Amino acid sequence: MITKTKEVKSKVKKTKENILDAAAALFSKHGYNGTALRDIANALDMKAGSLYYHFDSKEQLVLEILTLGLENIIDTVIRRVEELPENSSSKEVLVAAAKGHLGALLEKGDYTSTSIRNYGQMPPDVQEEGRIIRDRYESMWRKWLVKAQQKGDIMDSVDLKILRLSILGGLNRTLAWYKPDGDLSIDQIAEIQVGFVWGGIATEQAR
Amino acid sequence: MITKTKEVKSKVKKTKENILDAAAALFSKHGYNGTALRDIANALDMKAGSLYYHFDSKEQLVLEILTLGLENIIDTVIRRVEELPENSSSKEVLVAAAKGHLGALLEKGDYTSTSIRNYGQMPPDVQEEGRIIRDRYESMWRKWLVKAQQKGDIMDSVDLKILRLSILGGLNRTLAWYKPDGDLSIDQIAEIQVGFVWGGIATEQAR
DNA sequence: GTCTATAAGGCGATAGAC
DNA sequence: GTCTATCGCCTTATAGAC
Repeated sequence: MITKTKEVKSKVKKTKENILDAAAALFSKHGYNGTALRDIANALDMKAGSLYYHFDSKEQLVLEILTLGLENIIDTVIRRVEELPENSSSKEVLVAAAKGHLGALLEKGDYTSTSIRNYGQMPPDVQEEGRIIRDRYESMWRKWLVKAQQKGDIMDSVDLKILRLSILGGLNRTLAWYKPDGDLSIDQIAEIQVGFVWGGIATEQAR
Repeated sequence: MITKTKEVKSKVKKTKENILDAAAALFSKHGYNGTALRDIANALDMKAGSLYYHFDSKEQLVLEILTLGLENIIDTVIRRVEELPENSSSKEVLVAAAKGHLGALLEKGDYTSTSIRNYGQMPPDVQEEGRIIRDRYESMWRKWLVKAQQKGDIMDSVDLKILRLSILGGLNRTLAWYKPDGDLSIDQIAEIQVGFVWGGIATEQAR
């Protein structure tokens, strides 16, 4: 029956999801090489060999996590920017993008921090795939920044490449200190950080 | 004789330095768990067992790298700030600190990026030592920022904790893209990045 | 789908020759 | 100081029972 088939299918899918979640949590904490398949299986009260019913190899497992993490950032950022009214200001676009970036980063934290932090220790093929997706993502930011500068909203003297890398570096660093129970929301933190570079931090007397 | 002793001593010391250099380069590239003692020895045309004449364990080796990397940042930053004239502006202090930070980061890149990137995968004891040194370092920045705000040079509305983490996040990100043969010097990159947050990037019309 | 058992190889570390 | 040789453990991955 269709119902039975669906039930079985969704159960397998759920197990696979659980494996991905547990693996992402461990990879992000102890690194790719620092996490054994035994550890992942253990976290789910399974045995290491059982994982091979769901994944062909450790490499394929981490590739899936990396892809999910990065694609999730891209999707979230695009959605947040598209939700804006047509005639939004340059600053509003950047703030929306930053909110999307930080939101995806912190809410799917295990996936994204695995993608961001443990880059160099992953197998070469996985690194290559990550590089491709990340390039696609960074070109979105490049586009927004160029547009803002062309509209005359960002000073001509500003080096957009350094700006982009600096902003994303600051946002990514949030992963290292953000606590969900703090008194600032994710959106607020994103807005504050973009605000720093947009308007500056110095008083009139000090500029 | 004294001369002989000195010669022998300095040769051992040199070998130890070479091991540290090779290990730092490999750790920073492939991570702590992704680098085998065989790999390190191989890079120096030695055998793995020989390393144990110079180090008690892999853990002690990485601890030494971590300590050297972080202490080097602290020393460089302090020196750059102390070289400033007495009555330097708040911005000049932050720029000098950023130049020191970035200079140490990029010139001793293998040591510092080992310290910064591969944190989570290191043995717990090594992590603890790193945390202590890093806290000491971050409190230096905290001090400079508080002083600048008290002098009225940084707006009262600015959250100094987020500012500090954001600035250092942006600077650290430089490790991922800086090429020594680019057209910007390390000092220039530091100055540009501090300039972003100090004065802002937006034109008058867009603020 | 998950288990047990095990293969095949890599790892950190040690002992003793030179 | 560096070598060779080796120990014991851990790793990924596979085979076959259930």
